[in-house]
Amino acid sequence: MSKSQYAMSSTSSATSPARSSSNPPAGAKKVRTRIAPSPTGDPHMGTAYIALFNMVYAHSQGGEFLVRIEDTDQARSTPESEATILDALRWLNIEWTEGPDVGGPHGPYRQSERQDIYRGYADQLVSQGDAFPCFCSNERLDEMRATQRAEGKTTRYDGLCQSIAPAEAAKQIAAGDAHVIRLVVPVDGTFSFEDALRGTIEIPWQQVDMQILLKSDGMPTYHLAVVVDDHLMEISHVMRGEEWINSVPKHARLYDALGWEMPIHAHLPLLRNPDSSKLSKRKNPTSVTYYRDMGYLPEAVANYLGRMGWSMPDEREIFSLPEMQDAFSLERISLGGPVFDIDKLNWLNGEYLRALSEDEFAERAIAWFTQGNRLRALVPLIHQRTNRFADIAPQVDYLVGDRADLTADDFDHKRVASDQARQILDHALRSFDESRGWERDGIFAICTTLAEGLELKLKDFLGPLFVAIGGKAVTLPLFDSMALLGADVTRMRLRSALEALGGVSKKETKRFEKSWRALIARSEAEIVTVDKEDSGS
RNA sequence: GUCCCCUUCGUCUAGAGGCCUAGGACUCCAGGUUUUCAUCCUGGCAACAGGGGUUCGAACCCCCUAGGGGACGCCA
Repeated sequence: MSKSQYAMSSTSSATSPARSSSNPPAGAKKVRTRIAPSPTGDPHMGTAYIALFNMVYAHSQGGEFLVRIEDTDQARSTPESEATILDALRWLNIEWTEGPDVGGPHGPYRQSERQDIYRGYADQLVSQGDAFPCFCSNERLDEMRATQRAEGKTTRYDGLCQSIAPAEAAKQIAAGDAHVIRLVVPVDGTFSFEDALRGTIEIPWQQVDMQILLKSDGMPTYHLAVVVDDHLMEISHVMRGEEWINSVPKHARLYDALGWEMPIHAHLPLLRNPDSSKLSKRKNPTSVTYYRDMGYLPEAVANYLGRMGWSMPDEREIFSLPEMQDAFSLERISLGGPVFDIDKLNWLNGEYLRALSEDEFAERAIAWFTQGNRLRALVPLIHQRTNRFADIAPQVDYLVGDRADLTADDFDHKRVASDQARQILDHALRSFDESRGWERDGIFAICTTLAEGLELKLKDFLGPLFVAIGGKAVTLPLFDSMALLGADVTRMRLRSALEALGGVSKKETKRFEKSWRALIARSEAEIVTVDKEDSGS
């Protein structure tokens, strides 16, 4: 297979007018876009951002926008996460006409419910010779990648199982050997496609891995599922984060092998942290629910997101979603990754708040105070501690709104020195970053583990955390407080407390990371020993 | 390390060869209105990453370098 063959076949499928403006040519396919979140955590701002642009673009073209749930990761996907993500999108006034909750003619809209469909196409690909079963163990793959990396090469499957005769492979599969299905990719030449925002992009096939299409649990990977679903759901434009650019060759290969036309692709820039890395919960509140809980208005957040990488033709800063839709065009998208700037969002939100009438303001403020029954949830914490209702507000101030700003002095008087306080905050932050759930008991377990590991009394360990969370040495119970505040607010307060204590130097970061890792490893080892003892008795 | 993407004030951006002495917004600073604060008003600081081309002319086109980001998973 020659270079030109591939370049041509894949380019020709994506030749539609790049950066074309408002009116689609007569008789053109209906514009259909989608957001395809993976329900593995909190609703991420990046998801909302991409969703917004997909919806706005589709609507600006008189097209349709839909939601599909990419829950092929059995271990991490949860229904709760799916529900909060859909809630968050709705909160932002992002609307879809097809999706897992509203149904539609192209369903089901949950990939876990479409398993048979993928299986069929995987079989087809294998029988066509475009894919093959692979029996390699993780150990072998790890070793292979380590070697490749050491040699300075891109890691890539070496094709070992490709040479197994189909009959032999069938025998192994019949015998129940664990296997995956891998995609065959060209060994040389260059792939090229037209990105609607970036023009021609070329990627050498050498760089493209023989991607797994079907996992050993029978679920498809993203790559198979996305191509199959986008085709079956008649998606005309794939607008997604630029992190996907390197996957386009695989997807194009699949479209080609299945005889399908590839949708137009537009890779949007990624939202960034202030240090310009990709927006992450480690460094920033990334959950849409955080912004809801902090009292941002959905229209302000949507407006702000619309200003990320896009501008109104008249440079207006403040605009509604319908106004954005009317003025929208792809060519006004700028490609530099925009930094998510909370200061500017705060200003914008203030503009929206000030523009409200007093009645509207009152109504929305009350709705915010009482949202999700949060005041009721505080009652168990304050009930026994309250003599007069007037005592309530001072007790819960840090739970209902921001806590006081901190200085290093606020951490004095504690039994732990400032260095140790920093270590406590740092280690707590690291453990919270890794933890999946966010309930009182889980938080408690994390803290006891860390306190033991640092050989501190729990009470002393918790001292700096009380200050970091509540802004004072005495607050309502800490674990309940953190649970109520949510993971993003908790992390944010810990980070800001660390700043108040002078920040953590590069050197110290390294030291902390080392000590935290050692501590976690030790505690895990203990758990294993305990388990053994238990089972022995 | 390999490949890909990106590059205008600290941040979000305008700018598609002469309209640029580079405009707006946020932040910050100064002044004014206001009993404080906030709002509001006025003003100020502040950028075309560097180097080569192309052109009568380059922030805009091309090349190189640098910097930033991303990808390299049986995660998406």
